[in-house]
Amino acid sequence: MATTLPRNADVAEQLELLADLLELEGQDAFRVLAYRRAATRVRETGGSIAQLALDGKAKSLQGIGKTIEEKIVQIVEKGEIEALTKRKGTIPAGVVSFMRLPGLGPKTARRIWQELGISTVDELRQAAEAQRLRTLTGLGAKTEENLLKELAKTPEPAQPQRALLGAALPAVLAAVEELRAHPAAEKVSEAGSVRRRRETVRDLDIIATATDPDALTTHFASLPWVAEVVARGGTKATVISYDGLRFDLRVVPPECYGNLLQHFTGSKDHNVALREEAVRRGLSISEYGVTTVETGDVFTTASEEELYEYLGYRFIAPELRENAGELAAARRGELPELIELGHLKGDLHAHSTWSADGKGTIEEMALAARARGYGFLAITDHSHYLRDDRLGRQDAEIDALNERLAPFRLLKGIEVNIRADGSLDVPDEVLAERDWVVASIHVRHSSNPTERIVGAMENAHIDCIGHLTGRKIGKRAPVDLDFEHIVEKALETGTCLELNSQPDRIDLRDAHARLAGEAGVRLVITTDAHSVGALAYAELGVAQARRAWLTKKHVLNTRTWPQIEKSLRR
DNA sequence: GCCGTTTTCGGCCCGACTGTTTTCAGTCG
Repeated sequence: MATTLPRNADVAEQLELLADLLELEGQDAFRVLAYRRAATRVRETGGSIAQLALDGKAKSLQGIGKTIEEKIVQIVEKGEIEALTKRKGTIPAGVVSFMRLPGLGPKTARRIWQELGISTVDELRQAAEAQRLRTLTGLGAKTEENLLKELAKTPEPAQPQRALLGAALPAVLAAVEELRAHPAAEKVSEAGSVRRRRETVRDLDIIATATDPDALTTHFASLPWVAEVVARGGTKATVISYDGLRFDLRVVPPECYGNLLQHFTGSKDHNVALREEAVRRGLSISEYGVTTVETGDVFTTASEEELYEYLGYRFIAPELRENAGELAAARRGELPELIELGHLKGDLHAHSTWSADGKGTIEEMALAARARGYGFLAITDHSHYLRDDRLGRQDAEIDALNERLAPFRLLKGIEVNIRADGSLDVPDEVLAERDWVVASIHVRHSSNPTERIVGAMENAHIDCIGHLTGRKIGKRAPVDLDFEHIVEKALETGTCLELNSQPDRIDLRDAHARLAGEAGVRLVITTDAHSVGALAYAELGVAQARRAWLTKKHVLNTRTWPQIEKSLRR
């Protein structure tokens, strides 16, 4: 049974730990790197890596070869990689945690352990206090001081919470606009993970060129929403906003703006892979330019498009820059034409005041949807609030609105609950009358989720499965699903999978949405809006869809309602 | 350990910063 297989995250964790231990042993750095790369690849794979390894197909993934595939099989069969079990016996767990302290790497951690016999964090603190670390060559008073400072921090080094894209994106786009409005500014763009539209981000990077860099950083540091200026120089400023977001502005020379924007957009893995390919062709890439090694000629450009072109690639949208096959596709000219916000013709999951937590009336929601240029909006209030005669009364309200708002169309939808036993909380004869039915799990999330979802798909009245994994980013982990099985059933039954755009859900995750799209599952991008403002979350869902390589044709609600209706199973 | 439009062997991104050094190793992003 697939449910007994280890999760990708668990496999990745073992590979990562093995890399740590090999590094502490002083093994070849490239071998260590290979394990780390494999761990990243596993983490970002949508399907079950354990199943792939059992089938002998994990090798087809970039960065995973015969040896690591065998080690993944070991995890399935024995619960742990043998080499890992062996090393856990010889290297104390405390030494691994040394390595995680800022400024302490594997080399130093190993020497402290081997040469001073220190193997716990407590012993490390005592040794630093007793000034024993400085007896090692290469370590001095400063190292001891920094280390003690690190160790004095709160016992649980509460790592800076990553912000949701839903909070960060509007903030950074507003900041970019404010900077562009300044007379000293020339080009301004967001960069980093927020430009790649990752679901969560840490720092918000902005890259700019300016006629007067100092004037621009000064302006930036004095914007009204800035709570704290962490640092400000002639070409760089770091500030923290009142809502706790950290912004980095870098003003760069205009002639290599393209090189720098590309560099600071990342991802790191994308850039490393880009540079490795370049090395094979006698080029050396840095943030300052592309050097032809033989001649020493340096290519700089103000345009990121020109940079990719110079290197022999089609322009790669920032959302794709994760070293997940985009470089090969760009070289062959086979990148997908990614979906855009403007392609959406309507929203298929929205709530109204008929749900207790809905903030907008049906009319308000309809008008807001129409104002966005949509042709339709499905009102999918929770089944729980539509008992007795309420569904009929809601339908009458929708009928009246449809007469007034035509050709705009409100759909009579519903969001039914998939109960813990897998049954639906609305009878089939009621579902049969609805225009659009979303089925979602809201209770007992982790109790047989795959079986419950697959069961719901088998009901021909269900059009779509809502927020599949039930995750709340940073609060509730996604449920453990057999995603391949769900994809299979979605294809067989024609059920859609929702890409829910709520900022803390963004559910499906990118790797899963990509897998589903490649398999041919019909996807819908919905907002699950509980207020008129929330309809704008569609931008987040589209961003995630782009990260999943999805095009207009993968997403059902890029079509008009009559086109969609014709394609539904009934 | 992985990988291949110059390689199945011999490579494996690049630069900034820090602390310790008198020219560099380790760490970080």
